[in-house]
Amino acid sequence: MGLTRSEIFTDEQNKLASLFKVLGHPARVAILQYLINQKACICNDLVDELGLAQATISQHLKELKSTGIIQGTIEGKSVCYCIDEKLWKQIQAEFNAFFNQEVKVTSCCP
Amino acid sequence: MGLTRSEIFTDEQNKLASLFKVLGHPARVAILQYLINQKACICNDLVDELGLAQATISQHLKELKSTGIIQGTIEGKSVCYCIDEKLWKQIQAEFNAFFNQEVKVTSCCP
DNA sequence: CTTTAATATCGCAATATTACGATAATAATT
DNA sequence: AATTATTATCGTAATATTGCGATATTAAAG
Repeated sequence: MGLTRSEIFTDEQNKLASLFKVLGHPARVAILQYLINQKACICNDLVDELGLAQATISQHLKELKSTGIIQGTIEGKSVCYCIDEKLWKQIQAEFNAFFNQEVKVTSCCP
Repeated sequence: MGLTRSEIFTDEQNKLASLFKVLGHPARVAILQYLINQKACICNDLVDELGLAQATISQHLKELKSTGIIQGTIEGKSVCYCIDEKLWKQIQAEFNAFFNQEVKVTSCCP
Protein backbone atom coordinates (compact mmCIF):
# COMPACT_ATOMS: atom_id res chain seq x y z
CA MET A 1 0.00 0.00 0.00
CA GLY A 2 0.93 3.64 -0.12
CA LEU A 3 1.39 3.39 -3.83
CA THR A 4 -1.06 4.92 -6.26
CA ARG A 5 -2.74 2.17 -8.25
CA SER A 6 -2.36 3.72 -11.69
CA GLU A 7 -3.10 0.39 -13.44
CA ILE A 8 -6.77 0.60 -12.62
CA PHE A 9 -7.28 4.01 -14.20
CA THR A 10 -7.31 5.08 -17.82
CA ASP A 11 -4.28 6.72 -19.38
CA GLU A 12 -6.31 9.87 -19.73
CA GLN A 13 -7.16 9.92 -16.04
CA ASN A 14 -3.55 9.28 -15.07
CA LYS A 15 -2.26 11.94 -17.40
CA LEU A 16 -4.74 14.56 -16.30
CA ALA A 17 -4.08 13.81 -12.65
CA SER A 18 -0.34 14.07 -13.11
CA LEU A 19 -0.72 17.47 -14.73
CA PHE A 20 -2.83 18.66 -11.84
CA LYS A 21 -0.37 17.14 -9.43
CA VAL A 22 2.66 19.00 -10.71
CA LEU A 23 0.77 22.26 -10.24
CA GLY A 24 -0.34 21.16 -6.79
CA HIS A 25 2.47 22.79 -4.86
CA PRO A 26 2.67 26.48 -3.99
CA ALA A 27 6.37 26.67 -4.84
CA ARG A 28 5.69 25.46 -8.37
CA VAL A 29 2.77 27.84 -8.76
CA ALA A 30 5.04 30.65 -7.53
CA ILE A 31 7.81 29.65 -9.91
CA LEU A 32 5.43 29.73 -12.86
CA GLN A 33 4.01 33.09 -11.83
CA TYR A 34 7.50 34.49 -11.46
CA LEU A 35 8.47 33.15 -14.88
CA ILE A 36 5.37 34.71 -16.36
CA ASN A 37 6.03 38.10 -14.77
CA GLN A 38 9.71 38.22 -15.61
CA LYS A 39 9.28 36.89 -19.13
CA ALA A 40 12.51 35.05 -18.43
CA CYS A 41 14.51 33.94 -15.45
CA ILE A 42 17.42 32.08 -14.05
CA CYS A 43 17.28 29.75 -11.11
CA ASN A 44 19.24 31.96 -8.76
CA ASP A 45 16.70 34.76 -9.08
CA LEU A 46 14.18 32.33 -7.68
CA VAL A 47 16.31 31.56 -4.66
CA ASP A 48 16.26 35.26 -3.76
CA GLU A 49 12.62 35.68 -4.72
CA LEU A 50 11.11 32.66 -2.96
CA GLY A 51 12.51 31.74 0.43
CA LEU A 52 13.55 28.21 -0.46
CA ALA A 53 17.00 26.68 -0.63
CA GLN A 54 18.71 26.44 -3.99
CA ALA A 55 18.55 22.64 -3.96
CA THR A 56 14.82 22.72 -3.31
CA ILE A 57 14.12 25.12 -6.15
CA SER A 58 16.27 23.11 -8.51
CA GLN A 59 14.16 20.08 -7.61
CA HIS A 60 10.88 21.87 -8.29
CA LEU A 61 12.24 23.15 -11.59
CA LYS A 62 13.15 19.59 -12.50
CA GLU A 63 9.58 18.46 -11.89
CA LEU A 64 8.14 21.25 -13.98
CA LYS A 65 10.65 20.48 -16.69
CA SER A 66 9.78 16.78 -16.65
CA THR A 67 6.21 17.56 -17.70
CA GLY A 68 7.46 19.90 -20.40
CA ILE A 69 5.71 22.95 -18.95
CA ILE A 70 9.03 24.74 -18.74
CA GLN A 71 12.21 24.50 -20.76
CA GLY A 72 15.72 25.27 -19.63
CA THR A 73 18.37 26.66 -21.92
CA ILE A 74 21.96 26.85 -20.77
CA GLU A 75 23.11 30.43 -21.08
CA GLY A 76 26.72 30.75 -20.09
CA LYS A 77 27.08 30.14 -16.39
CA SER A 78 23.37 30.18 -15.72
CA VAL A 79 20.25 28.54 -17.09
CA CYS A 80 17.38 30.37 -18.68
CA TYR A 81 14.07 28.76 -17.83
CA CYS A 82 10.86 29.67 -19.55
CA ILE A 83 7.36 28.40 -20.11
CA ASP A 84 6.59 26.34 -23.18
CA GLU A 85 3.83 28.46 -24.61
CA LYS A 86 2.38 25.74 -26.81
CA LEU A 87 2.15 23.18 -24.01
CA TRP A 88 0.83 25.82 -21.64
CA LYS A 89 -2.13 26.48 -23.91
CA GLN A 90 -2.60 22.79 -24.51
CA ILE A 91 -2.81 22.05 -20.80
CA GLN A 92 -5.30 24.84 -20.39
CA ALA A 93 -7.40 23.30 -23.15
CA GLU A 94 -7.27 19.88 -21.49
CA PHE A 95 -8.34 21.34 -18.17
CA ASN A 96 -11.17 23.19 -19.84
CA ALA A 97 -12.34 20.06 -21.60
CA PHE A 98 -12.53 18.45 -18.18
CA PHE A 99 -14.36 21.36 -16.57
CA ASN A 100 -16.69 22.03 -19.47
CA GLN A 101 -18.50 18.74 -18.97
CA GLU A 102 -22.06 19.22 -17.88
CA VAL A 103 -22.23 18.70 -14.13
CA LYS A 104 -25.83 19.62 -13.50
CA VAL A 105 -27.64 17.01 -11.46
CA THR A 106 -31.36 16.65 -11.29
CA SER A 107 -31.92 13.41 -9.43
CA CYS A 108 -30.61 14.41 -6.00
CA CYS A 109 -28.68 16.96 -3.94
CA PRO A 110 -31.10 19.85 -3.72
CA MET B 1 11.89 19.21 6.64
CA GLY B 2 9.44 17.32 4.50
CA LEU B 3 6.76 19.85 5.29
CA THR B 4 5.54 22.29 2.67
CA ARG B 5 6.51 25.82 3.71
CA SER B 6 3.15 27.47 3.08
CA GLU B 7 4.11 30.54 5.14
CA ILE B 8 6.43 31.83 2.46
CA PHE B 9 3.79 31.83 -0.27
CA THR B 10 0.78 34.04 -0.81
CA ASP B 11 -2.69 32.88 0.16
CA GLU B 12 -3.57 32.90 -3.50
CA GLN B 13 -0.67 30.63 -4.38
CA ASN B 14 -1.51 28.25 -1.56
CA LYS B 15 -5.17 28.16 -2.47
CA LEU B 16 -4.56 27.59 -6.15
CA ALA B 17 -2.01 24.87 -5.42
CA SER B 18 -4.36 23.09 -3.04
CA LEU B 19 -7.09 23.06 -5.68
CA PHE B 20 -4.69 21.56 -8.19
CA LYS B 21 -3.49 19.12 -5.59
CA VAL B 22 -6.88 17.66 -4.79
CA LEU B 23 -7.35 16.97 -8.50
CA GLY B 24 -3.88 15.48 -8.70
CA HIS B 25 -4.86 11.89 -8.13
CA PRO B 26 -6.36 9.59 -10.77
CA ALA B 27 -8.91 8.17 -8.35
CA ARG B 28 -10.30 11.61 -7.65
CA VAL B 29 -10.36 12.46 -11.35
CA ALA B 30 -12.17 9.19 -11.97
CA ILE B 31 -14.66 9.87 -9.18
CA LEU B 32 -15.48 13.27 -10.64
CA GLN B 33 -15.86 11.85 -14.13
CA TYR B 34 -18.15 9.15 -12.83
CA LEU B 35 -20.22 11.70 -10.94
CA ILE B 36 -20.49 13.78 -14.08
CA ASN B 37 -21.56 10.85 -16.22
CA GLN B 38 -24.06 9.46 -13.74
CA LYS B 39 -25.51 12.84 -12.83
CA ALA B 40 -25.67 11.39 -9.31
CA CYS B 41 -24.11 8.61 -7.35
CA ILE B 42 -23.62 6.81 -4.12
CA CYS B 43 -20.31 5.67 -2.76
CA ASN B 44 -20.93 1.99 -3.20
CA ASP B 45 -21.37 2.39 -6.94
CA LEU B 46 -17.83 3.72 -6.98
CA VAL B 47 -16.47 0.67 -5.20
CA ASP B 48 -17.82 -1.49 -8.01
CA GLU B 49 -16.83 0.96 -10.69
CA LEU B 50 -13.27 1.74 -9.65
CA GLY B 51 -11.20 -1.10 -8.28
CA LEU B 52 -10.45 0.45 -4.91
CA ALA B 53 -11.51 -0.63 -1.44
CA GLN B 54 -14.49 1.06 0.15
CA ALA B 55 -12.34 2.70 2.80
CA THR B 56 -10.06 4.18 0.18
CA ILE B 57 -12.89 5.63 -1.85
CA SER B 58 -14.51 7.07 1.24
CA GLN B 59 -11.23 8.80 1.97
CA HIS B 60 -10.95 10.30 -1.52
CA LEU B 61 -14.57 11.47 -1.30
CA LYS B 62 -13.74 13.15 1.99
CA GLU B 63 -10.90 15.06 0.37
CA LEU B 64 -13.07 16.20 -2.50
CA LYS B 65 -15.78 17.19 -0.04
CA SER B 66 -13.32 19.16 2.08
CA THR B 67 -12.62 21.51 -0.83
CA GLY B 68 -16.33 21.86 -1.52
CA ILE B 69 -16.09 20.43 -5.03
CA ILE B 70 -18.61 17.76 -4.12
CA GLN B 71 -21.43 17.66 -1.64
CA GLY B 72 -22.89 14.64 0.10
CA THR B 73 -26.50 14.37 1.05
CA ILE B 74 -27.67 11.53 3.25
CA GLU B 75 -30.40 9.67 1.47
CA GLY B 76 -31.74 6.90 3.64
CA LYS B 77 -29.08 4.28 4.09
CA SER B 78 -26.78 5.68 1.45
CA VAL B 79 -25.22 9.03 0.60
CA CYS B 80 -25.81 10.94 -2.57
CA TYR B 81 -22.70 12.74 -3.72
CA CYS B 82 -22.72 15.32 -6.43
CA ILE B 83 -20.64 18.12 -7.82
CA ASP B 84 -21.22 21.65 -6.62
CA GLU B 85 -21.93 23.28 -9.94
CA LYS B 86 -21.21 26.81 -8.77
CA LEU B 87 -17.85 25.96 -7.26
CA TRP B 88 -17.00 23.81 -10.24
CA LYS B 89 -17.39 26.78 -12.58
CA GLN B 90 -15.56 29.01 -10.15
CA ILE B 91 -12.56 26.71 -10.03
CA GLN B 92 -12.51 26.56 -13.80
CA ALA B 93 -12.49 30.35 -13.87
CA GLU B 94 -9.60 30.50 -11.41
CA PHE B 95 -7.59 28.02 -13.43
CA ASN B 96 -8.28 29.98 -16.58
CA ALA B 97 -7.21 33.21 -14.92
CA PHE B 98 -3.93 31.49 -14.13
CA PHE B 99 -3.47 30.09 -17.61
CA ASN B 100 -4.61 33.17 -19.47
CA GLN B 101 -1.61 35.15 -18.32
CA GLU B 102 0.69 36.07 -21.14
CA VAL B 103 3.58 33.63 -21.16
CA LYS B 104 5.34 34.69 -24.30
CA VAL B 105 9.03 35.27 -23.76
CA THR B 106 11.25 37.29 -26.04
CA SER B 107 14.49 37.60 -24.13
CA CYS B 108 15.66 34.00 -24.22
CA CYS B 109 14.71 30.37 -24.92
CA PRO B 110 14.57 30.26 -28.74
C1' DC C 1 -35.00 -5.08 19.10
C1' DT C 2 -32.16 -7.56 15.84
C1' DT C 3 -30.38 -7.83 11.38
C1' DT C 4 -28.75 -5.93 7.26
C1' DA C 5 -26.76 -2.43 4.23
C1' DA C 6 -24.11 1.65 3.40
C1' DT C 7 -20.70 4.74 4.70
C1' DA C 8 -17.17 6.65 7.89
C1' DT C 9 -13.33 6.28 10.82
C1' DC C 10 -9.19 4.13 12.94
C1' DG C 11 -4.80 2.19 12.79
C1' DC C 12 -1.13 0.86 10.34
C1' DA C 13 2.29 -0.32 6.61
C1' DA C 14 4.26 1.05 2.31
C1' DT C 15 5.55 4.58 -0.54
C1' DA C 16 6.03 9.46 -2.00
C1' DT C 17 7.08 14.20 -1.31
C1' DT C 18 9.38 18.08 0.58
C1' DA C 19 13.31 20.39 2.22
C1' DC C 20 18.06 21.21 2.76
C1' DG C 21 23.15 20.72 3.58
C1' DA C 22 26.98 18.95 1.25
C1' DT C 23 29.11 18.21 -2.79
C1' DA C 24 29.70 17.63 -7.81
C1' DA C 25 29.58 19.54 -12.33
C1' DT C 26 29.99 23.21 -15.60
C1' DA C 27 31.41 27.40 -17.50
C1' DA C 28 32.95 32.08 -17.29
C1' DT C 29 36.60 35.12 -15.17
C1' DT C 30 40.99 36.27 -13.48
C1' DA D 1 45.44 26.76 -13.98
C1' DA D 2 42.98 28.63 -10.10
C1' DT D 3 38.94 31.01 -8.69
C1' DT D 4 34.29 32.14 -8.74
C1' DA D 5 29.41 31.75 -9.88
C1' DT D 6 25.58 29.01 -11.07
C1' DT D 7 23.00 24.96 -11.22
C1' DA D 8 22.41 19.88 -10.49
C1' DT D 9 22.65 15.85 -7.81
C1' DC D 10 23.16 12.97 -3.65
C1' DG D 11 21.93 11.60 0.78
C1' DT D 12 18.93 11.94 4.37
C1' DA D 13 15.39 13.42 7.81
C1' DA D 14 10.75 14.86 8.42
C1' DT D 15 6.26 14.75 6.94
C1' DA D 16 2.41 13.48 3.82
C1' DT D 17 -0.20 10.40 1.01
C1' DT D 18 -2.15 6.14 -0.39
C1' DG D 19 -4.39 1.95 0.44
C1' DC D 20 -6.76 -1.37 3.06
C1' DG D 21 -8.51 -4.43 6.83
C1' DA D 22 -11.02 -3.98 10.91
C1' DT D 23 -14.36 -1.73 13.27
C1' DA D 24 -17.78 1.93 14.34
C1' DT D 25 -21.80 4.40 13.01
C1' DT D 26 -26.16 5.18 11.07
C1' DA D 27 -30.51 4.11 9.20
C1' DA D 28 -33.72 1.16 6.98
C1' DA D 29 -35.93 -3.47 7.06
C1' DG D 30 -37.58 -7.39 9.22
